[in-house]
Amino acid sequence: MPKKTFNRLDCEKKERVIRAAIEEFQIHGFEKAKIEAIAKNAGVAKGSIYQYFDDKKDLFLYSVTWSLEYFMENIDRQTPLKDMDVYDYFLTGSRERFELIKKEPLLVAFSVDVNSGKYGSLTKETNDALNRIGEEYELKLIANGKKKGTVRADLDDRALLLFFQGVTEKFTMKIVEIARNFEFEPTDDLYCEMESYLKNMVSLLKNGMGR
Amino acid sequence: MPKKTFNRLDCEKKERVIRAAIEEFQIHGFEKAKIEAIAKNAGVAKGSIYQYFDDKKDLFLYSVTWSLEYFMENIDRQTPLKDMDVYDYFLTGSRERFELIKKEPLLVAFSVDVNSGKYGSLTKETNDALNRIGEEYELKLIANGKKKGTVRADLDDRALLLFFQGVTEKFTMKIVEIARNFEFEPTDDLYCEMESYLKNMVSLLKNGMGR
Amino acid sequence: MPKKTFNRLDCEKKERVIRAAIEEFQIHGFEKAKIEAIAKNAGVAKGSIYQYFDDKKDLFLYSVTWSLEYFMENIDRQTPLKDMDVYDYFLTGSRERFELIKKEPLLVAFSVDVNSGKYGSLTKETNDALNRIGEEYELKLIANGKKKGTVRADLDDRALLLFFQGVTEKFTMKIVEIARNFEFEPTDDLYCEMESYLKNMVSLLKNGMGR
Amino acid sequence: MPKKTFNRLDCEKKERVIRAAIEEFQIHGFEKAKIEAIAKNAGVAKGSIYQYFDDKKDLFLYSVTWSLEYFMENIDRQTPLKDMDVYDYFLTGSRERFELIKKEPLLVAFSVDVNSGKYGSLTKETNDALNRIGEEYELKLIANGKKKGTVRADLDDRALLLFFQGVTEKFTMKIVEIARNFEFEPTDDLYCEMESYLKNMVSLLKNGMGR
DNA sequence: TATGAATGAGACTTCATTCAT
DNA sequence: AATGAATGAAGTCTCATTCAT
Repeated sequence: MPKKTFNRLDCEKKERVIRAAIEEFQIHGFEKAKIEAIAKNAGVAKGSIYQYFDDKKDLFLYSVTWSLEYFMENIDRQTPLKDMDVYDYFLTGSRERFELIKKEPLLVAFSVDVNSGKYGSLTKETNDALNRIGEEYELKLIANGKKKGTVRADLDDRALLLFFQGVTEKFTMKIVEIARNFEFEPTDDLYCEMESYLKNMVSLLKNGMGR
Repeated sequence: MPKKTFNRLDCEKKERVIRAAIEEFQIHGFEKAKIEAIAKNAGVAKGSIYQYFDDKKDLFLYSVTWSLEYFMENIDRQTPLKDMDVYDYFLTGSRERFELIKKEPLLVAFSVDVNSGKYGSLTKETNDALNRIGEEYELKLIANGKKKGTVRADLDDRALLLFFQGVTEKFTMKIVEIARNFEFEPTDDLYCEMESYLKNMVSLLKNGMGR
Repeated sequence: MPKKTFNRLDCEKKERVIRAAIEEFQIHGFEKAKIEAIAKNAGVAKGSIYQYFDDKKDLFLYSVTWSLEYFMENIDRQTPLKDMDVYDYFLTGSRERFELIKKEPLLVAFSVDVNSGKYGSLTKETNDALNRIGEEYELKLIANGKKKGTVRADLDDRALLLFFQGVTEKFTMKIVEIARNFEFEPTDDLYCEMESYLKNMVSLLKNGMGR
Repeated sequence: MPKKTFNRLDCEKKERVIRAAIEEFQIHGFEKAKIEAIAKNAGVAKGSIYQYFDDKKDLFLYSVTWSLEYFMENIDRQTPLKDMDVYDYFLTGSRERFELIKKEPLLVAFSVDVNSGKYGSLTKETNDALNRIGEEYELKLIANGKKKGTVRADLDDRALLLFFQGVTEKFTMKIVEIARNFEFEPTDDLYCEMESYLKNMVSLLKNGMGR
């Protein structure tokens, strides 16, 4: 829903604006995020934001969409879910995934927060653009697992979804948190720590919902 | 941290104020919650709120504490965790637990939301009063499990905690959501649905982290 | 439509607020009238205005109502239109009327402007509170005249109303303009000029629509 | 006062711009009229407007002038006022006049509104370009009448002018309003209604100020 | 000359908090 | 202690005007 003015902008500027917005939203939450701060950080005038978007909510919603598209283009192209197994999904390309988290901790954190229902009052509207995609995607992973026999068949999908979401959200947040802490010093130790969390998660997931 | 003026109030009024606050916070989030609305719903004057609490944040923080204490007094006295096993913890007195969720869906939802990090900017402050209690409590459950041999020992406690929290939060929210839907018609069907979710959860938990 | 907060105010303050509003609206028009200026001139805080009224439009609409009521209470009690003839209506108590115009040129000008359709975009809403009263009143004067035989019966009331309104509005505005010019020097000469205009108006009215 | 850039434009484009401006001004009033909307409706870029005119006010003032000239060229050439009598002025060529009103209700309404003092804050500036012309013209009609003996000589011209303006403005607005209502269905009935209003007006005018 | 993106002053409105009664 | 009116800082959004292409 950005205005056409925004779409006509060169990519670099578009990205600057959205990243500034996401940062502000993550740090202060939707209500306390200031348009003026976003504009300043993006290096544009306050008024320009309103030439690009209808209002703050519009900017927020587009930021959500933008993040999602960003990941769609980056992660998931690398690990296409075709016949991907739920567990393999996380282990495959974990290094690349970590790289991404390390490179874009803000974006990852933003996406996870949006998905898990922080940004409360906007959740409904957010879901229109996002959950339908996210949840659908997750259900597909689960269905894949059941078909291949790697997911227990005695529980209904809704319960499995809750389980899957609960576990992966928490661990993702933890990993993002770790990634944040080494902004400029990506030691191997930390890779190990992250990988350890990831393996533990998969182990717990597999035990919990596997068969 | 309420002022002494608040403590001198009769319990009934204290409760009215806190419940009004919690409702407002849950519906609108911290930033958009209006002191005036809280006062009106509590049946007191706006100015009175400021005779009871320093400011909005103070009121919020106390609401958090109050909820916790409410549950401490109600649930956990019923199911003392002494030598309680992690899994038994949920199944034991599940009926009583459901009754409580049915009776106080708002309070439960509030507590879960606070715990899971919605109310973003306040999370840090909230944790001072709460997480130390909550997480401590959860770690104790996990430790109990390890001791009794019902929790796998090959994973460190931090990973287990994430797993445990992720799963239980998601399912609790789901169950609260169900409880909300039958405000006036607590059918047996719904008890069954809730119980089914709970059993599934325990099964997933047990498989995941048990041994 | 003021809020109850406004009604609870003491009359003196209410009047100060409304008069400040009317002055601002008359000088700058609705769009350019600044709430801050109104508040300052009324000696209250900007925020207070919003405790009294929903928004600028609400304040405007109430100002219209207030003026009307002011006149209802002042002029028309003096010259009750009972069996009043259209022409006598203006000549009777012309002195009192002039006094009023002299005393309240702003209010008179405001009322005339509102009535004659300046304040364009608000005209519709204004009429709900006002025209129904004003026009009804004028039609009654015309009807009285026809009954008594002092108004020609060969023209329909709608045409007579237009004629009557057109003439009286223009002359009223002129007289108000004169009244404005002697803010502090109410010479007898000026009374004469005003009275002259008034007599001319009545003469033209009488010739035009009389018989 | 348009810039020379504007004058170099081909007539068709000039007209498009001015008509778009007039429409916007009439619908929304001066303050709320948006340059962008005018540009869009005229089919030019927003920036172009500023190549043609100094600012919004300049555009407005020129629109006023343009309308006036439009009428000067269309009506008044048809009914040259040479030795025209005030009353004949309206009846002569009333059909043509109606045609014009029907064809250009917006322009007529705009002119009347400008003349009668809506567009409040601009009235002064407007008059510099316009009233001097309009009023002069009207005074000439009155003078003509007095000379020919068709206008009463016992009243001074200023009073007669007010009377004349008040009556003609109101009736014109009414007729324009009727013309607006049949945008696509110019029935004979409506011509009759308009003519009836016109005759009534002339009758009232003649009685009022004639002798 | 035409375009439309960029700018930022400015106004409305909200609401936590204070204060007088 | 209770009340609710008063306050004003702060933030969103608008749009006339400028400016670079």
